[in-house]
Amino acid sequence: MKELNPLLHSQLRLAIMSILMNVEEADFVYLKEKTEATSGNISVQLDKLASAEYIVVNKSFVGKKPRTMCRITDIGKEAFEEYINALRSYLHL
Amino acid sequence: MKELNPLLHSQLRLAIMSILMNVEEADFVYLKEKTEATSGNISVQLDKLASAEYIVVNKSFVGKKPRTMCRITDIGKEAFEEYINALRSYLHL
DNA sequence: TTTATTTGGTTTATATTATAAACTTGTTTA
DNA sequence: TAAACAAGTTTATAATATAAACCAAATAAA
Repeated sequence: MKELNPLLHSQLRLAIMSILMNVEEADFVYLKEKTEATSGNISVQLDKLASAEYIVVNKSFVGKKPRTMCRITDIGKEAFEEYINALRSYLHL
Repeated sequence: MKELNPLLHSQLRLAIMSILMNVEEADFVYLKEKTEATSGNISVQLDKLASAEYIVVNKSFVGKKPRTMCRITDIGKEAFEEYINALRSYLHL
């Protein structure tokens, strides 16, 4: 049986990746609203995804407010697709 | 976003449930071969699935060898289906 | 025939992970 | 000018997955 990439096999990281698969980019606040997770949790998971280069994170300021923008990378897309394929073998979808 | 049933969102338990979805019943040894997990791991996960009544476990002897037979329940099937539906919203399958 | 080894597990310990709580820094607002 | 808020980060905790160690019975080897 195929391995399920443990970096993606996590509810919150999967949710984040799922969102980023369907949108050009998304910021911290948006991800927080969509996922209903705590800031801390999101912060940690974004770091992990960024460390694996599944996403790129861009920190800037809009006016005086900080903004953390996230975008999925090609590596991330590929990993996501592979994860789906692995899942298929479990769920026969 | 939907919750992913944490009892099913586990590589090994998902593998076990996946097998049991496609077969009338399966014993410990078969599950171990198929999943390539350690006995201890399987034992623990079977307990958890049985506690939730997602499966029933039947221990007996065949000749002199112990045999642990597992079968998915209706509750388990339903939970599995729901899990798949939740996943669909993440993966848009 | 005693000693190893194998089979089919269970129990317990460990290491990882997810998650939330607490904290920080700067900014509005009262 | 003090209190509340926004947008995060860091640290602590609780849960989880996983493997290591163990056990009992049976079979194989010496």
